Amino acid sequence: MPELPEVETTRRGLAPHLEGRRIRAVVVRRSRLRWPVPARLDRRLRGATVRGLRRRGKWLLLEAGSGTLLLHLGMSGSLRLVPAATPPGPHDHLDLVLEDDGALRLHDPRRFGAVLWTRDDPLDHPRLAGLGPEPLESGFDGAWLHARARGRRIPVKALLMDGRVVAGVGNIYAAEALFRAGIHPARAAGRVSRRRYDALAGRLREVLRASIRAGGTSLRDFVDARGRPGWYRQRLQVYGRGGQPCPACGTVLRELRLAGRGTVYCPRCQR
DNA sequence: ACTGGCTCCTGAGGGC
DNA sequence: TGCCCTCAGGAGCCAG
Repeated sequence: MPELPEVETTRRGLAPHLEGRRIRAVVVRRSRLRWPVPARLDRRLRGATVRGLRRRGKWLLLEAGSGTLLLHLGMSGSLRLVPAATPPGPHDHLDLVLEDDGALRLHDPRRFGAVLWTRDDPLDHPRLAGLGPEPLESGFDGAWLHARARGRRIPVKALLMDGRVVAGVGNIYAAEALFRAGIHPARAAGRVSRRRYDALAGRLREVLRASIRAGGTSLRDFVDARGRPGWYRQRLQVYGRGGQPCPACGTVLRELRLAGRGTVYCPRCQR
């Protein structure tokens, strides 16, 4: 799925086209996503003006009318702006039709994504309230990671992918940050030094920023608001490169399974 | 409290 | 060509 850089790419592409725009209708073609799409969304949002589009971790917060629409892209989701008359494909589950006859269209073949609604502060919503700090904002650094890792025996990669520890990091960027920091992904989180967590936090931020600049990573599904893929894939050092030589030392990159996820690393560079 | 495993769903790719 | 198996960018939930 879209991890933080892909969601941020989507947000940046959509925001100028949505903010200040009025919603003409909401069309729900398939309401069974990760959770049921709330009933009567059309009644809640028809005629409402989009006040803003924010991001928290991998969630998009579309503020409109009397509340906020919470959007999650799951593993395979994408949001695009299309002419409202464009015939929907089989996995185009929802449209927000805008006053200018454009439509924000949610496409998600695997349906692990979500559309929720709240009238309260969206940051207090149960799905968002427990999220850890944003990795690109203050409040996230090596000291924070080190503190959260204390006494824990889970693989350090699983710690990075735990949204309660840090928001928005998934399988790709966890693997990339660990490679760049020279840390073995299976190492117990509590046995990584403070100094190495400083490096890890720094490398993670670099990788996320560089990916945002490149428009994110497209493996198969991801496209931005205008339907274009992201270009960071060619900058990935280890993700998806098992069996190939390490870009730093030439050793063959190995693959293992951690917390059910494929994990590529360099057995020489990462300890 | 922690941890690992299972689960939701569709589609692509590899092996035979 | 076709069938079957495994795996894929997430993350909530459950049992041990």
